[in-house]
Amino acid sequence: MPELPEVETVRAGLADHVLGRVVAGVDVHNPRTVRRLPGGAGQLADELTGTRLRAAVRRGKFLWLLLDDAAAGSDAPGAGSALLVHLGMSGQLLVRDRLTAEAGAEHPHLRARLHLAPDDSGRSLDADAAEAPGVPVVLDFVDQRTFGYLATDRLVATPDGAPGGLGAPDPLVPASAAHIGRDLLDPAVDLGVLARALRGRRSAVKRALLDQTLVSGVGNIYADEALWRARVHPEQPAPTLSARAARTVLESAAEVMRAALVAGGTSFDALYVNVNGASGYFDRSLEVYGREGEPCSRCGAPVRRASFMNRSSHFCSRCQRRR
DNA sequence: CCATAATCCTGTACGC
DNA sequence: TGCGTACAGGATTATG
Repeated sequence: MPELPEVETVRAGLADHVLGRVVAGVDVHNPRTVRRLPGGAGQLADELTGTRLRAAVRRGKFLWLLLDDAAAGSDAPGAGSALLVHLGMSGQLLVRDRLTAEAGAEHPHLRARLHLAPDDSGRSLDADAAEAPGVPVVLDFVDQRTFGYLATDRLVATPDGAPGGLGAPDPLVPASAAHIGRDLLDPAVDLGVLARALRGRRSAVKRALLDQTLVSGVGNIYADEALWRARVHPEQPAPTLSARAARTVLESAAEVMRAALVAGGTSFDALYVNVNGASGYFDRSLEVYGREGEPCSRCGAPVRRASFMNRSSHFCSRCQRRR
């Protein structure tokens, strides 16, 4: 399931393979993919065609490509616009050169395809790119469970007081993602501020960790892993955490996500594939998630699974005592 | 402000 | 073999 490390892997892949290219056409195979746009597929095509992809940006699990829409003659004033992508549960972005893509069969869960013209912007050649900058490519959005989406969106300044955003200039974000907090790998994030905010929540610590408006990027898998590392029970009330424990939880989440990023992202059931089509393999390093009944690697007690928030929580009942 | 539940979706796993 | 059911889960919305 794409959480922050997986989305970051996709972002980096896009940065290598599609920046500088101009959208030459858009095919939407499933209208659900563009459900966030009132004008649907037509609106997406209208607002993307002719724009150049300028940068690949991520916050938490939200990913967007900045659009240079001068060429499209857009009459929309303001700070600019972006193509916002959320991968949901099973989204993938796959880049292939056009001839290869059109020679083979389409992926059964192909939801949308962007046709990207050659990069004529004169940027330096990426030696790792499977395709040359001068070759047309397609960017395929594949999504089995269709929780993901594509949407064009205008950029806005993050509102004052955005969680975790203290002390740094407010970045521009897509309007529909303006409520999403900074993530733990954001250089501007302030762990002290976040730890205080975490303890200020009157909910269970895991619920607070999963709240994307407080801190973004942590999903069910890394929440369980972070709490195991910090030796904190998922259902411990956040206000009962010591300041030190709250900070440890956040640092643990950052650590486990950095480790996953190095490994290329966690992968399950081959549902997640990075931008080049290579699966991540961090799932072999998970300590508790999906390991019900197995011995805790730290103390040997069996890993337990409990229902929480209509999800599963995995934790060691000996290492992670509820206080 | 906070919690809970429902909603969207499809493939897999499992019991019978 | 097949059929029904449970499960997986992110974000949003509704309701208490």
